Amino acid sequence: MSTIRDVAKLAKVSVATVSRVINESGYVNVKTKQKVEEVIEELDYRPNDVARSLFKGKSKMIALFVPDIMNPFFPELARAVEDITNKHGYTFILCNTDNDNKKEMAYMNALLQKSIDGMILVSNTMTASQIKDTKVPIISLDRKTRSDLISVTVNNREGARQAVGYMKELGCKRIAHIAGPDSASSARSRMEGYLNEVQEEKWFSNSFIRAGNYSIDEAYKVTKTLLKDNPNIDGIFVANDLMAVGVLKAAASLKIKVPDELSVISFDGIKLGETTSPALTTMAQPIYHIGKRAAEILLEKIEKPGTVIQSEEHQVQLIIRESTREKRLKE
Amino acid sequence: MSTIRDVAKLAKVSVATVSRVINESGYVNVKTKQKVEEVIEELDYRPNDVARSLFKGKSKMIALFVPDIMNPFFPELARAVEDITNKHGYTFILCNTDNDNKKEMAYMNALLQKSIDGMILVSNTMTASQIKDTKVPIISLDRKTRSDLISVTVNNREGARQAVGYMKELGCKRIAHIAGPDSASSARSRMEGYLNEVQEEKWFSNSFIRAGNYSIDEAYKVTKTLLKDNPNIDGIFVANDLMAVGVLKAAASLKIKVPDELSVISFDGIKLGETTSPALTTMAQPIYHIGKRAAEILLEKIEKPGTVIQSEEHQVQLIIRESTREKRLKE
DNA sequence: TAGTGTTATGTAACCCGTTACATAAACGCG
DNA sequence: CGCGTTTATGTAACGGGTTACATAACACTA
Repeated sequence: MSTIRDVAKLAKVSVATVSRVINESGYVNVKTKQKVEEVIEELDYRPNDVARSLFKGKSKMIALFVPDIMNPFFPELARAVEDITNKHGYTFILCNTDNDNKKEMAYMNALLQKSIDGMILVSNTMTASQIKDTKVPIISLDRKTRSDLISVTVNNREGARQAVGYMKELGCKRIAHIAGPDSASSARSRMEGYLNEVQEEKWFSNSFIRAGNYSIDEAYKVTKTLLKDNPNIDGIFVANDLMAVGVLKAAASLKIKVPDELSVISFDGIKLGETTSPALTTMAQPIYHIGKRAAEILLEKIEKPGTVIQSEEHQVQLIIRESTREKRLKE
Repeated sequence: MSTIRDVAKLAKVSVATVSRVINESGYVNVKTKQKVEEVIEELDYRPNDVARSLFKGKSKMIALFVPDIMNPFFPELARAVEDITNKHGYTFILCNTDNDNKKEMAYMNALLQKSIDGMILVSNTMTASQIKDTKVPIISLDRKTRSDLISVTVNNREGARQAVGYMKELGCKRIAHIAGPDSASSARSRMEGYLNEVQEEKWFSNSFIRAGNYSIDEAYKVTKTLLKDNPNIDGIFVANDLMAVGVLKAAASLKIKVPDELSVISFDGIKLGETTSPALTTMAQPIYHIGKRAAEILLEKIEKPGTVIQSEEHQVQLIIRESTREKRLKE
């Protein structure tokens, strides 16, 4: 690999001049510039980014923290962030945290030592004190952490309320909820929205709520006991699509017909929900869009440190597919 | 951020001594070491990895190139590679190439400028000449590129043969094939395996083969015309699970019952195949395992440049679910 | 013509670790 | 006691860029 000094020598100029040519900064005579560019071509010279980073204290790298890229919600987010940051010349680092605060902190420290320029977190566990002395821009995505990070989220509470409201419109009389992990703000908000809609109903009972952890298997288990304990349930609002797959399986194993005997509505709008049978009715998030926005905001913070930036809350949208019963005009 | 010189000054030693303490190299007196460690603690000193990288010419970063992380085959691969490399102290970079050779080369050049230590490619398009002068270790994963890269793959031809063989055992008499993109070596091998099994059959016709591109939508389209043109087809071997979802949809839209009227078998063994209805019978790859092996081999090449390393071909395994008909002892 | 501004280029310090090499004290042994 | 070895520590070059500052030629203006 040739260096800037090799180029300078061959072009019979100083390294400063070569640097000016590369960066199109300062004054360089047209003929000199041409000569330097010829030599760069000849030597196939590429500036060493590490040396640049060292001097500038910036690396042109950003990181995305997700619990687990194997959870189908995250690839779309990751893709969005990678698309945007790549377009701006940044390198994209992916970190799987398993919701483990130790892992998160280990990644964070390692990345700071590499002069990372910014991070986007999908995290529950990060606390304010853990990031308060970090001067690197950080954005929270999908969830709100216990800190004052700028966040890009969706309107979980209202979305949940609408989902449950829709089931009520359909004529469901006993609507249960498979909740997400209490540690996730998104899960708590969705539960709130559910409670908003059902708490005042005479039929409502706390035993209609079961805790899941956003995974298929756990949802399968808790739904089975839920439905055994409460055979009269005719609707379930599931905190995410992935768990809804478990719910569908549980219903099938109990020979409960969806949607005829049981309506299922969930949240997220991942592709997977189109392929189940019945296909999932769901409150869809603009997943790619929020990932994109988080990346855009992060880059804004990195490149124009002054500008004031606000958190964003995006809208969700009901997608009616097959897991909810048809609306009956008359009962 | 404090530097090694700050530490040296406060501990009243030279930077070389501090460096020795950090790296546990060379001779350092026990008391000196203690003193230095105290100062490091006090200043919360963390060595700057960029400076290290510059001197060493290594970055402790590796990259994985995939066509698109949103394709459900790749997250598991990515997770495996990230798990292994992270455990060894490497930072994991993800690149979505969209099978675009231009994008691949752009990523590659950018990463080389960052002193990347190694790369794992899931690529069709990379040619030998494009990587021949790269001194950085590169492994090909899932596919074989047109080059002499070491690769970690599965036995696609034989797996396909077995899949088709299994359908014949089930009594299928006319087996079609939805193929993957001809540019992918995996797709070509699977087609070969299919041909091996069916070419000699009297019923075989070239019109039984339709080209897909490993995506749901395209598979849906071509399957529809396939089944309309050839109503007597009673089995389809689909080159990957994702396309099988499209096949299932096409069959459903034509009111063809799977598996009663049509058996469907595919390839990959992604989680998605468990959630469709009917669940997919498939030739499962050890996805996480091959990702893990690719990462392990890469690290071996990075850390012990001398050792000779061989390509690996792993075995696939038939997983019988619901999309293939029951075996009948007698017809 | 002195003074100011613009253009052009070079020198060397700087970013922050690592390590080759130099120096020197302490130790072991014949 | 003298010499080789082990232990301990420091100095300074190095990796490969960037940029503040110095210098100088030249144009233009008062």
